[in-house]
Amino acid sequence: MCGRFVAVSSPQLLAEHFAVDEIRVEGHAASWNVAPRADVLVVVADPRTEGTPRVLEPMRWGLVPGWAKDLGIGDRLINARAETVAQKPAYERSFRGRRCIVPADGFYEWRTEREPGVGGRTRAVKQPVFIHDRGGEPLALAGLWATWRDPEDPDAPWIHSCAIVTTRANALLASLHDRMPVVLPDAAWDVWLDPATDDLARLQGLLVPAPETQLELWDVSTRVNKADHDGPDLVDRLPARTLFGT
DNA sequence: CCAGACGTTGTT
DNA sequence: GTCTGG
DNA sequence: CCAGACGTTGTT
DNA sequence: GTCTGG
Repeated sequence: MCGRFVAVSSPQLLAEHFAVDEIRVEGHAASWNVAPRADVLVVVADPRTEGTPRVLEPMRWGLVPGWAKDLGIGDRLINARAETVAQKPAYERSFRGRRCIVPADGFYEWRTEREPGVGGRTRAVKQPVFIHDRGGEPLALAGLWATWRDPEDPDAPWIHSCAIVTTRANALLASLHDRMPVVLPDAAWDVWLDPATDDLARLQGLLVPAPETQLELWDVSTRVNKADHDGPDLVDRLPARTLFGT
């Protein structure tokens, strides 16, 4: 479900919003159509640096665990279920020690509609819906991250990758789908990011549906459906459709 | 997530 | 149907 | 013990 | 690495 989102806010704005100490990225492009395997900006508390500063850095979307033989597994590890994240071998280590926030200016869900097609048949239409903060603030999506290095190549660089955590949908989204990404409230950021937090039950308690009042949604163009389309127009509100409209 | 492909050989 | 690419 | 997977979603 | 299935 949660396989496409919007990342438009500049590193500077994100650094301010998330109280980031250090920006470790330059020249990162905004995207209104972030798909799996893209590089996304992530907020993480770096335990290897004195004082575990909050850092903004790019990571590949699709988690590649340290034991993976190649990058391919990341294609399937884009969403971690909150209910089972502590148990799953692919996520367990990251959940215990490598949690992050994936900033998003919104995300997409799809409504499958039936339209009259040729010869009296019906045709499935994937209608994208843009979901975002009512006040236009970036959302703090709960994320997990991992480091991986090609075991075949001793000179290979370390690759940082991430996944987002999903939970059951709130009432606003329930008619679209039964899952949604976890959106962390400000008060939860510290505990979630701190690598030293070892109260797993407390962490899991943070992984609940966002309040309906925080979010707003509207239909957008099906141009979103092609992952290589991009631009501000992808989040424009679609005119309400009439019974006989197109 | 959706859209689009879904294959192998030998040759440059 | 299932996998890959974006 | 070894081998093999390691994930989620939606849709009919 | 770690878990599950056989």
